[in-house]
Amino acid sequence: MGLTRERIVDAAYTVLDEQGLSGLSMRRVAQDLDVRPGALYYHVANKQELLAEVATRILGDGPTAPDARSAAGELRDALRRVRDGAEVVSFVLAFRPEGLAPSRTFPELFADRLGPRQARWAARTLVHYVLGAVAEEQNRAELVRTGIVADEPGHAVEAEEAFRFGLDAVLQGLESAPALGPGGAGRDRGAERCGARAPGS
Amino acid sequence: MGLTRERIVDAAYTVLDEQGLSGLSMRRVAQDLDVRPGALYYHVANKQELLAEVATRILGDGPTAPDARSAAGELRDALRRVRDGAEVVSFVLAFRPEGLAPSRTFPELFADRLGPRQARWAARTLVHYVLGAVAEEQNRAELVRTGIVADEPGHAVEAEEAFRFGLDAVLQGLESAPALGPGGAGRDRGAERCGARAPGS
DNA sequence: CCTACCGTTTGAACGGTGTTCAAAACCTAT
DNA sequence: ATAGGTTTTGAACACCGTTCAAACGGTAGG
Repeated sequence: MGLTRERIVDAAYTVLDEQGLSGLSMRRVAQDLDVRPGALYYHVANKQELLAEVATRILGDGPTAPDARSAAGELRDALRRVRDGAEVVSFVLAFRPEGLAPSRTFPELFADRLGPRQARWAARTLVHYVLGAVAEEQNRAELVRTGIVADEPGHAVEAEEAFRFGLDAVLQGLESAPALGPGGAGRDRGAERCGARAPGS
Repeated sequence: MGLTRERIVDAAYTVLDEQGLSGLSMRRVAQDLDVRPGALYYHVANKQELLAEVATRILGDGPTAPDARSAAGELRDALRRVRDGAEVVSFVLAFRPEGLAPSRTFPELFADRLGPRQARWAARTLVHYVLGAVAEEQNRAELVRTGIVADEPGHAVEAEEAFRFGLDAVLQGLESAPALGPGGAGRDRGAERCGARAPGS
């Protein structure tokens, strides 16, 4: 019945999943709600705010896993659950940094081994990787949907392998690279601390 | 005098640098060339194609350095040279994969140590990191320009440090993680090969 | 019951976007 | 001078996000 901010976010999420980010317009959301576009602006300041709400819905409460690998997996799953999920989250992360779940929870995953600054950097590196990888995957899916590019079979498993490969590399690097020192001045060193891993895992 | 595809790309590049990606419209480009918008479409199929041309101009001939670290640095410099450079390249990379310089040249940087598939994966991981890092930096600059966020002094050096930190991690990981094996099944191993570095550097 | 009020929605517009296309203009070579 | 091909224009189409006075709807007070 009554229009609600939550109902609007619901509709936006549905439109996103059905039409993709390029098809997600205020007018389309309003149409899905049987309402004129102007009505949305009583409950939502602008499209950016609506997108931010959609992004937080995509991300949920953030990863519950205690280790970085599982957290990255959870993030990837969350992004893949909805069409163009990675692009939406990237977009929101761009103009609302520190406002989304990963920016808050991911640094904690490194807090036991790194200082707060480096933990933040490590988190951003990992989040950037996951976002980039999923965005690439979903962009490809979008091209396939449009028919611009053919759907090669076996591409899904290749994407899976590629993600694992890059994730392994990033995680491995995040375990050893910080040994380069607080300033990060030592350019070619760091291998000597290579055997030292986090207590957990 | 005569309108040329190259002159259009020039104008687009200039508009991009002066107005940012959000200010880069076909109408604005046409206006800068003292021409009506329709004229552009005789030389350029659509905006996407024009953006692709701008992206290749941003990237130049691709990195000339033989090692991954320098190549990543060159890529970063190229992206930072123009406003919103990372976002433009990311956008073009999304709907035209394999069409841009880094997709072709970066895998070669890993060809001596990895097979072709893994070299491609490693290249994508590295490119994703650089794109993500520069995009974040430039997005922040855009927010500062708009006045949405304050320009904290010392943020530039922090960005520099953060980039180095993540780059070190990714490169370090790309050197050791492949040792996990072709399938990438070994989850917690790889440290034993840690001392092995690339011949160069 | 009527009225005043307030939260909500409409209708219509504003200024912008990418893109198309017949017609006009221009240039060149015959 | 004329024909022909190449460019450019002008005008439109179908969208977009956003604003805002006016209308609507329900609810509390007199």
